[in-house]
Amino acid sequence: MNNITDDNYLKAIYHLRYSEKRQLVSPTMLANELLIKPPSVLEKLKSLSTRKYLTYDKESGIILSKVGIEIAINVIRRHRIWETYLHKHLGFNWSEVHAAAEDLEHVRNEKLIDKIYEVLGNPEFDPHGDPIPNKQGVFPKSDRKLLSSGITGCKVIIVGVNEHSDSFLKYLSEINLNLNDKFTIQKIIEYD
Amino acid sequence: MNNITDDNYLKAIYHLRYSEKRQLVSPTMLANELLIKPPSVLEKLKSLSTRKYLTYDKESGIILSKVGIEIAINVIRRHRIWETYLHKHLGFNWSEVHAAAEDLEHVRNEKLIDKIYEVLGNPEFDPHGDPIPNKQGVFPKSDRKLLSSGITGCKVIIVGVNEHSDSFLKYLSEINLNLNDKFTIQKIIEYD
DNA sequence: AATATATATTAGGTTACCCTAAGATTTAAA
DNA sequence: TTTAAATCTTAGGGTAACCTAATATATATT
Repeated sequence: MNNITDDNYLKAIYHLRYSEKRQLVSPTMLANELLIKPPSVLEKLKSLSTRKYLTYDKESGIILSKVGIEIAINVIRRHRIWETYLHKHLGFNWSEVHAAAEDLEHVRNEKLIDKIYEVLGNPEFDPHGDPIPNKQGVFPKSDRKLLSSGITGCKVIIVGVNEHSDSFLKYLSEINLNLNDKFTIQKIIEYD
Repeated sequence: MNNITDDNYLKAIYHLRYSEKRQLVSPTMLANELLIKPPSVLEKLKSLSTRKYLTYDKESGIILSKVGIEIAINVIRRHRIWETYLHKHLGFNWSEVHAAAEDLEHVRNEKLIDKIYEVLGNPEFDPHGDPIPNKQGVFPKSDRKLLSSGITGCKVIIVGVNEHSDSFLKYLSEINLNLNDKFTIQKIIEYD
């Protein structure tokens, strides 16, 4: 619960770098992600780099250290475990879990997260189909492909979403598309 | 999760005033409770009184407003519901629940607290025997008496503890005394 | 009552985290 | 290549939440 700000910076950097597979993470990108202004980011980067969580220079951008990555993965892990728990054990639907998990991810009590992870049976994916790293920080393998890259006529199973916005999740509910649905691609229509 | 500090001040004031039944709550008492220094308290009191959560003057001490009490009770409610949930559903023992609940009490997601309260069957007491206010902020009645005020030979049921320190809870475990134990008072021995 | 002790309060300082304004440096477009 | 647009960076400010030091005011004790 201490260092919520650290958590959020490291998590955001991790997401930009790895999940969104950007080659380089810049202060402005991070500022946009965190909904704050670039000078605030610059300032915080100094503190984070002093504490060896990352390095930054204009050439290579922001790069998490080993420790920085560990912390980020841990935050993501707690987030996804909570999302799964809220969904499976407390009746939250997949568009509600995220907001609650944004707070719960900062609760560092290890016994708590270990316990709900255990109760869930060490799940590998959260309700959005995102992978949950194990306690050692290792992500499960999966061969997710983008639906939009699929070929008409392919048989597919929906395992997750890349776009997590409320409106998109609601759209999926409206057209009655759920996780683990199996079907055949008939026609690809643009969203938005 | 915002206003964690507000939460902690209001909760501490509530505890000093109502649970510990002090007539008057002073800045120094509050400082001791929160493990900070009096000037910090004075400063914060200004902010809290500007926002109508309390009033303060040397005569009458710190007095929570209606809104202040509401917020405090809500924090306490969340704390005790979480303690109960951790104990009943996640295998925490009564000396472990407090620390985890200190963080969880600040998660304001209403659906979450409503849900776990419901799953627990709207419990009236937490694992320490402390009363859990209902959603309207009303505490259940109970006629707890201090064991030390009991008469030798009385038949009693242990329903709760007033002293929550780790060492005391451990002492109780050592002498094998648990919640809801029924027995007859034989002899009163001082603790500490 | 006089002194000692404790509490209340003011003044001024620190750190974390955010901001705007304004240069400096890139990058992109005309 | 010159201008325009974007990004990076520094400078300076604000607020919240803590602190120490010092003064004022009670409260006790001798």
